[in-house]
Amino acid sequence: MAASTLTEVARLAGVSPATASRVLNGSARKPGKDIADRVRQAADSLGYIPNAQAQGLAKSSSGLIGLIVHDIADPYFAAIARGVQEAAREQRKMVLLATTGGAPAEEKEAVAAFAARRADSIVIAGSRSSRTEDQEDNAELAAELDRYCRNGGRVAVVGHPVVGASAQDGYHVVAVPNQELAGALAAKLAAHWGGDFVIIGGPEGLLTSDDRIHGFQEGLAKAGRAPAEILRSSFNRAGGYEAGLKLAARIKGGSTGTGEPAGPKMCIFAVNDVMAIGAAAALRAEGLRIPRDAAIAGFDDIETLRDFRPALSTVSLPLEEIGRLATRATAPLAGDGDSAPQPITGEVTLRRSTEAA
Amino acid sequence: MAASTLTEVARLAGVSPATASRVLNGSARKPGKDIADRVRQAADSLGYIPNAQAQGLAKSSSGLIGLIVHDIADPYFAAIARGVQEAAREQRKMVLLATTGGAPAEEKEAVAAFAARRADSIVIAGSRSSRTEDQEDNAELAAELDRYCRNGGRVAVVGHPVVGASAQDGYHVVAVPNQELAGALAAKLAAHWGGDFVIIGGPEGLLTSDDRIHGFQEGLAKAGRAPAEILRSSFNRAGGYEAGLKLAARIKGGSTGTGEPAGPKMCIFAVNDVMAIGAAAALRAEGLRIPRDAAIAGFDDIETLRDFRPALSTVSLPLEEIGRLATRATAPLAGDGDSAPQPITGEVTLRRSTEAA
DNA sequence: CTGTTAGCGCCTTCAC
DNA sequence: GTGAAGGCGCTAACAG
Repeated sequence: MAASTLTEVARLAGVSPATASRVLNGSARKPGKDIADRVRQAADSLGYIPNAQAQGLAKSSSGLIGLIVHDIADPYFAAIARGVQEAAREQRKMVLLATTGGAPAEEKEAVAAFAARRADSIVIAGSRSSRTEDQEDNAELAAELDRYCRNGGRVAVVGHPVVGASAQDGYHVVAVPNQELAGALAAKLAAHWGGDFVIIGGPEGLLTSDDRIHGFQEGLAKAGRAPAEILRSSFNRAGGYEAGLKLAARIKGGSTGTGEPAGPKMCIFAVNDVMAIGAAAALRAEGLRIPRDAAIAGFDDIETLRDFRPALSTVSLPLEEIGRLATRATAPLAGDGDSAPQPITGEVTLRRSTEAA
Repeated sequence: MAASTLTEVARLAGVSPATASRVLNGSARKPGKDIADRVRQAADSLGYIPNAQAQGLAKSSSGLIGLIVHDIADPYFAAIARGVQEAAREQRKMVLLATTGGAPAEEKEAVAAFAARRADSIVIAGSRSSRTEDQEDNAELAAELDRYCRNGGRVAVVGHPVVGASAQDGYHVVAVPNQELAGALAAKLAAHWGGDFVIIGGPEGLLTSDDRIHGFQEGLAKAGRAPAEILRSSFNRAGGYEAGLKLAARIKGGSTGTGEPAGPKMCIFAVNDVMAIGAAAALRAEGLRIPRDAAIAGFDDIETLRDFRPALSTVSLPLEEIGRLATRATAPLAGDGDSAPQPITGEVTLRRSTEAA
């Protein structure tokens, strides 16, 4: 038993499909009150649900917003997703989710899939990559996006523009001041800490990571400090843990684990909170304590991690708001014209994890 | 400039739309190798992307899986969502996301929206409510689901069946042994702790919460212990915090904050990890320490919270797997017939937060 | 204000 | 193996 159709409703109400359509779905023309009631009643009694696919086909617009993230279980993306979801609801649209693990090739697939579904707009939340190995895929992604935009699609990218994308119409970038904020973090940390800094970064070429690293180094330089050493690992907790293990060994120096660490004390900057937590876990596992044996700071101010102790120094980012703004930027009404890019602001938040011992 | 259509591709390749369709999308009939290549090339050069809406209309199936959660930023749901996403990818489907805040009325809307989009299946991940105030909405939700199933839709619910839903075909429940596991947790805790127990639960009528409470009390009873007092608050961190504050006051008793708490020491069971973390934060804010001044346990074993210290005793649930299984249960191939319900198993995981002082 | 007529883009029997 | 025709359910122009 298939779902009932508009035609059936119309027949039952004794009117034409067109009229039924007019009353059931908003139209400029308003059918007579009496007939409208009859139609509504018929629809109701049949449990009529309009076929969005057919509507979309006819109107060539689907009421769908495509969201691309690396991993929906990562709290960073989950927070953004919440914002997107909210904004989507405001627009009475639904969100289609795609997770790509950050691979440009997958992202391209996702864009194509969204295009196939005639999504009204696409929000890309993952960090961009500029690695040479991704060059080709990036180009394809850019091409796919351009085509999507040319066909009237609207896209918003969080963070960096897609490398090589050239579309002008309907292409928005929600800029996140990663570099400035990382610089500000470095400045504040440098004011309280006189020793060495070490950066735990993501793979080279991950733009978000690179920006934060670069900004941090800049901040250090401005404070008259030597550049920090950079450890690279994967952009997640495991990566942070791995790097943390290396640093722990160094901090412990020749010490056998009892008594004071023999190596240098340091201030660690992990380019995101999740990595910072991983690093902290590694240090702890190695018997080191924070901030006594090492200070550590992250980036993002992930909500779920705020109860972590010692409280993590970090840079607060309005993740949910970012998701909302990105989504709104793709709304046909607002965010049109080349209005100024959305002014995302963050805030350096120093907490216990970097308190001078 | 609209996206190019199958007809255009066919024309460019000098074949009929039917043929083009056959080569571009799998069909029983295989067109000649030469003509196939020509079509593919034409499609390629036009950047052809099939219109999923039209395909869906014609085939009356959309390749969409609807996912309903309370809040995608809640790590519990985020983890399930990841599993759903994975399984969806296996099925070459995309997931449509709806967040409802747990309100049955919103859930009903979401189901209707999914039905409108002709989603092939729906996964409902939120906890069910049996509160009288929700009765009416629940009934409507059940009706909507029934209709959806009757029209060939498949649904899987995590945890409890939707109250009042009667559909048989295509209606699956992924049962989570909340009660048993809570009982097992109580048993283990009772073995190590001789004092009082207190439960921080969600609002009465939230089935998941109620089950866990009930199971815990049962476990206590079997261990020959008195039933625990139950504090009710909202099913999230804030609720846990609020309850934690109350308990903190009690634990501190008349003490002025210096020296040992004057009140009773207790073992707190929060019905989920997020609430447990909230409660722990409250205790800490009140100057209490865990497990010295109070033991605390949660439920779910949320990944992001595993680095929390003192490590939280909890019940591990294979959240991602749950999402996967629920999704697979709705696949047309497997999970059909009244195969035995999926055997979700959890595990009591005692950690530092409940170590006897 | 209402009904009629065309499609939206694709798939799927059918003939050839 | 290939093409032609009809229809999926709905909306948007037109007539009336």
